[in-house]
Amino acid sequence: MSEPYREWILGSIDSLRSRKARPDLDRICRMVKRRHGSDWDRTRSELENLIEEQTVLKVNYKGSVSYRNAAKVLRGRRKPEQSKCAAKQPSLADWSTGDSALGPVDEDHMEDMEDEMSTTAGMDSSMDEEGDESSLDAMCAQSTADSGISMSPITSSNASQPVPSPTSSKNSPTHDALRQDADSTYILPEHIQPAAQQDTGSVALMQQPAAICLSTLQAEEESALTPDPLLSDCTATPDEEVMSDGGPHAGSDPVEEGEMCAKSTTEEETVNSGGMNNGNDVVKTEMGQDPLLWSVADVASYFTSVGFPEQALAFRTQEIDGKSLLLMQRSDVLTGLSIRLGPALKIYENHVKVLQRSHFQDDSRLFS
DNA sequence: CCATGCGCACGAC
DNA sequence: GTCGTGCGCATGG
Repeated sequence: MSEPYREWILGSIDSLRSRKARPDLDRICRMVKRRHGSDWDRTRSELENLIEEQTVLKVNYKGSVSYRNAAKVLRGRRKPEQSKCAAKQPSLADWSTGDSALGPVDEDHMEDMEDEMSTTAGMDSSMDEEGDESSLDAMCAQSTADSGISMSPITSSNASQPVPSPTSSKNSPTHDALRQDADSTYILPEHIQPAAQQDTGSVALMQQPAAICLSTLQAEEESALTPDPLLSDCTATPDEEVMSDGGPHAGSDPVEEGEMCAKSTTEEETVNSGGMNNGNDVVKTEMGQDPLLWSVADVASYFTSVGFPEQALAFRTQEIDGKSLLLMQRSDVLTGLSIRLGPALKIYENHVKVLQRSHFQDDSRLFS
């Protein structure tokens, strides 16, 4: 998605919230349109993208669909009134297809899923409100899922669980594969939902979580790189745990996975410190090695050195080392570190993304 | 007409 | 009691 839209939409949501108006699709789109002249449909699709990448949470609040700025919804407090509905929900098994993926998930995730359920369940009422918007409405069932789960993914996965072991998923970017991998990372609802529901066409459309997630997130990366590959199941690699940790889209790309596999191992033995190629590499180079080899302290000092001492602390707190850094998604940076949106955006766009890009470019060069 | 401001009620914690 | 949310009404452009 394009940057401006992210800002516009988040800004609109914040604005609506500040004036005590429900940030629903209609209001958000109208505000974006009025303020920036953006096309309504475009706004809507961008919003969907944001939901996909969990920058925006779609929730069902008091019977109607509402949106939240994920960065401003702290896990600590409460989740937009779902608990009550969630309680009535059948069981996760229903929509999760009883998939084992749920097993290893920590409680936070479970909660999130319940939330999602509730939201989904609330579809009925939400339908009325946005009746005409079949697409989004339908999407509710699916993206809603995002709503609850998106909070502090990093935090929860890093802090509360050592990450099981990655599975063998590398065959194809299928939902199944993803679901399996979900075990080893924090679970993204999108990875699970697919199997669960398939209603309308529009829903089906949104049902491609894997693809969407990937495309959405990766698209931003300008497609050049292969961030996800890190999540591969290079089971033989000692890095495996770390590698899979924090990777929401584990195993989404078989090919790249392979590359990554090779790469991580290779790099381990042949410390590749050359081939850096851009501004940030000054520091990077100073550190004398590929980010992949950075320790938590290295990562922290990197961000300190580039002017984000405060945020560096957050990286340290979350125990983000080089591998984790290379695995970070935009949403991880924006919401997983509990740092302010402004610096978070800069950190992601100007550093994380760049490091990932250069890293993977080096990598591909290595294998070309 | 539309955007905005905000009192107030409600539910979660 | 605090806090987040948003309905419904008032106000202003």
